[in-house]
Amino acid sequence: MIVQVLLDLPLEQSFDFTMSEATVADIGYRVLVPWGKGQRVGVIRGVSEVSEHPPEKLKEVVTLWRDTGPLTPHDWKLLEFCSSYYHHPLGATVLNSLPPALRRPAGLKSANRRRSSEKYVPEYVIPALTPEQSQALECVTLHTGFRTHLLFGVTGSGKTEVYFHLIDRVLGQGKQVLLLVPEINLTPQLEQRLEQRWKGVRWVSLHSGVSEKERGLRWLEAQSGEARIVLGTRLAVFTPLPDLGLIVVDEEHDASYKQQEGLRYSARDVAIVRAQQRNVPIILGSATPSLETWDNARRGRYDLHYLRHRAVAGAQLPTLRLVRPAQDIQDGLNPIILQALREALSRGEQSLVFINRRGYAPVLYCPGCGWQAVCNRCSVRLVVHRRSQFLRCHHCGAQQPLPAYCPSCGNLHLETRGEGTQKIEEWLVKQLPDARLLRLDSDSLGRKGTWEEARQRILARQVDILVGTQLLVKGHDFPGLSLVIALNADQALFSSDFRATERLFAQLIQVAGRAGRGAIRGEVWIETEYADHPLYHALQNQDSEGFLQQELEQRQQVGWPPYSYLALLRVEAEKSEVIAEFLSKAHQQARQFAAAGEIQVYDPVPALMARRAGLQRWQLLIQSNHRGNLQGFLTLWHSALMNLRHPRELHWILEVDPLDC
DNA sequence: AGCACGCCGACT
DNA sequence: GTCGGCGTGCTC
Repeated sequence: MIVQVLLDLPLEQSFDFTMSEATVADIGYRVLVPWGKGQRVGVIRGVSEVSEHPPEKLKEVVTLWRDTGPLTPHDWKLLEFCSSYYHHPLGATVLNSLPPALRRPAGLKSANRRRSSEKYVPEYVIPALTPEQSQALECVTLHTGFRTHLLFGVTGSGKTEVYFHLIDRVLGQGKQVLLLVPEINLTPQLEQRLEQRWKGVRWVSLHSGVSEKERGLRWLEAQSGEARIVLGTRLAVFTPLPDLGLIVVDEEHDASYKQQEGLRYSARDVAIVRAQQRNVPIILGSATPSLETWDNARRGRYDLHYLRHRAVAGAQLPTLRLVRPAQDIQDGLNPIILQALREALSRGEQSLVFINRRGYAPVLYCPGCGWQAVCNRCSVRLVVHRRSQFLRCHHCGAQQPLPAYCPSCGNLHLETRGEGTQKIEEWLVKQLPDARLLRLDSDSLGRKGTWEEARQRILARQVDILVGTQLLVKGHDFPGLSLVIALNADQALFSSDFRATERLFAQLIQVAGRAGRGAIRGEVWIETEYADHPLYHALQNQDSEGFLQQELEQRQQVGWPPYSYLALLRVEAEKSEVIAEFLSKAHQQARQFAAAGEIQVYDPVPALMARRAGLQRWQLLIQSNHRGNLQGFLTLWHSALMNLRHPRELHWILEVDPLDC
């Protein structure tokens, strides 16, 4: 018999091998096959008695592994959708959906593992649901089968508790649950809550922080149905779940759901397709839904459930004020902010200073001649890291010692401009010597486990003031935190990225939402020079809906998503001539295919970051008002691009539904 | 993608 | 005289 095998190759085809006594029951199993002078892992896609390939050239399958379950028709359907929608080869899509340990020849020894740790797990007190929460819960459970629900709840409104009640019901029906979160950092606190709430229920978490071996074992537990809940980041969206009954996507607006290399999928969108294919409900939760989701909800394609109040009895949304940045940067923060920090400190409450920039300062420049430190491989400025006395590129990782004088004019007095977490920390240490400070950003979180340690210290009130980046902000619950300060919020207002304001708003609502989650009323200060900007008006009223409405109107006027659908051809190479030649051919093809209908082909332009890691980067944008038309066009264009000859040094990728362009 | 083959330029 | 650049083609 002949088996058709998919391999992790940038090719659309499968490869035939002989395998005695193969049957259709072998479809979906992993195999080891001879390949060139070595061997490779593949997945059986089909079985046949005949092959198009000359029989004498066929080789025999080396090993068929039956110790792991096969991909089921459900799994195939999802992977086939992803392959065709994102125009990514099926073999690469399928092999990528497997955990790394199963992509390699060596098997997985399912050693006897510690089931649950012996550490003390406190009792989970199920809080009484607020009327809003109960109503959302009942409305969601009204529908059986596929339905997309948007749970639009203000920060601290207890979205998680609604998820938990739903999960409880679904588990009660003997079904499995997929719970997606945007960041690894969010898993520890959720893991703890799962542990407390469902003591007898087997659940697993899947994310890139888990060792490859462990990931493989957990994936198998999900596939076998042993694990009833899978908690994970975007990569978990492909986990086989035979008894799937519910999908939850928390913080659905978060850009981390978008994979930015290889198969460039949106885990949120894939999750919705998966729910539809499996005919199960899916809940998208957010305090600041993405415009795409919001638009679907207001058009009635999704069910919309509001949580307008905080869940903790008496807890209110924080008061939010705007404050101008200090006149002179050298003076540090606005005195109003310093005063607020002092007061919170004297009341014994915790504060958070948010600045979305790590390092000491984002600019090193020469006041004499205007020289600035820039990366020679990327089109960005180098960031000053003062403790280590280094200049670092946050994009390619290059680092060099701080220069002692201006390399352009020899001036000995270089200055920094702007501030990152390190500078703010240093300044606060001077101003508030009695405060216990903790800085949290990806530089301070070097080794594994540091984050969990930090979280415990914060919860134990061993920290007064937190200084940190986004890492600190997403979805965390610190009940002792009453004061939040967001520094330097404005930059995004002038970005050429059309999604920048949407992101800024979500981020600031999220930051503000960290304050006053317990019994104490929260207070939020946001530093801005543009208090009149409509974004800040909406923010001050914590009016997400108003913001979404105004943003939607703007998008409609210019025809950006969700009023159109986009695809982007990204190209990078060392030499610009190579890129120019490829792009001119690609552009010509695109215009030719677009002639058929309602496809807008833009001119090639340099990427937002025109150079990265020494490579020139360009892009070509495609836009259409019809998803179907766009897909039809992309199919034609993609196969034409595949046949375009180009030098080896050039790389291109077609990205569907790009987030930044 | 990875790897082999093969055909033209500057070097021990 | 060779080493090696990367353009082309193939992998069942």
